Amino acid sequence: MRYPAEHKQHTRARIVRAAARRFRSRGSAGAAIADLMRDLHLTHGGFYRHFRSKEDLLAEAFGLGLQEVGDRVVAAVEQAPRGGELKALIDAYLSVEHCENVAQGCPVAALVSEVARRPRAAREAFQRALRNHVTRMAAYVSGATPEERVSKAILLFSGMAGTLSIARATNDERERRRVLDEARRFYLSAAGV
Amino acid sequence: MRYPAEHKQHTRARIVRAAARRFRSRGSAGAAIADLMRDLHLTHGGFYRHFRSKEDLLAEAFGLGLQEVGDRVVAAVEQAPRGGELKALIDAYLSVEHCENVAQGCPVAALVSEVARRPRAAREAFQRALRNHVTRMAAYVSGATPEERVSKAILLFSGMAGTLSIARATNDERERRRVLDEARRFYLSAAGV
DNA sequence: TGTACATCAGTGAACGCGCGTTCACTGATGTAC
DNA sequence: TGTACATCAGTGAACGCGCGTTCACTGATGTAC
Repeated sequence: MRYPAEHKQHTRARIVRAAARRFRSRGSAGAAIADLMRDLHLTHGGFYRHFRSKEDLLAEAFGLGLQEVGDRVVAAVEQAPRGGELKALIDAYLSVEHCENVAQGCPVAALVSEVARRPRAAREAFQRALRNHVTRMAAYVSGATPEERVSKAILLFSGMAGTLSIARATNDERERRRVLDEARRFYLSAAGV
Repeated sequence: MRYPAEHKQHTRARIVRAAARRFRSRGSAGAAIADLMRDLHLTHGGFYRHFRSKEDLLAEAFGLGLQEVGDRVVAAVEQAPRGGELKALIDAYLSVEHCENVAQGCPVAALVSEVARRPRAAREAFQRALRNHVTRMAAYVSGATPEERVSKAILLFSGMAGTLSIARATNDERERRRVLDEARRFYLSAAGV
């Protein structure tokens, strides 16, 4: 059947959104196209009207996820009192909620180790997304020059992502909270300079 | 054919060693049992005389990999001048060689995001390995109590692992080296206190 | 205004492949007698 | 000392399943005349 003009774009966006969630919670190998489409009450065949391959979708979903995480962090930061921006950023990223909510959380923390193994083209897309995110975050980090702030933001961000991943792999809830707790202090003092 | 007494243990050890390398460089999904066994000039059927499942092997290979990384770091630290232990540890972990050598490098950096998605039993094995490693590393970290040193070691280690992962996902070599460079300074000043 | 045709998002069967796991079998050596 | 049997690491065919991708088809709506 023929669909109204913007229908296709709308479906495409729905696919990316669902994928962003599925990839984060199950990983690339664990997220099947057919399941994804079924979530949207569609069948798998139609997928290829929107994307050339699963790989392409992964790259795009990664970008969307990181964008959303950035939005959420920025929202938290905007609410912070003057001078407390960095603390708000760190607290938001290393919050228990973020740790528990993999599906809506940072795609870097959820997918880093996989990203490094993807084909070069895909890695380039990830890097664009990453660079964009880090540039946004750099606004809240101290440093003499913009480059210095971006550098620091990369370190802060990649470090926190690593710690968040470890926390997620930890079974014991108390231990998990303790790591997050201490990490918040650690990164605040490390990046606060 | 019947094999000499210690033959079985020896084969088993070879499998774990090969697996540790393969899992790190290709990820769990990318490392097939048959390929692994072929590397050792064996056939896939024999695998199940040694392990109950691929999952079991992954857990054990992860442990071995982390043990080896620990050994290498300790070796580097032992060569350091008195007072320079922490710097030596950080420099070794965030070295260009470690970054380039995924197959022999830190399994946490190579597999974190996958670990969090494995069944609980597997995660427990990972945590034992991790706890053991972190306890070893704690010896070189400052802190009033042993617990404080262990906590700091976790943060240092998970942060560096995250940064290493990000560096590995980075295509541009200069950018990659720059991140490692700055990370060495960042973590030294962050954990040196 | 009505009719024939084109379009194209979505359908669902089918293809092909990789892979974890199972299983009947092999055959050199150890053990029982 | 010689013989029959047991053992068990390793073999390789086969099973079963999941999944990415392809493809002929559908059918409501838009367009040309």
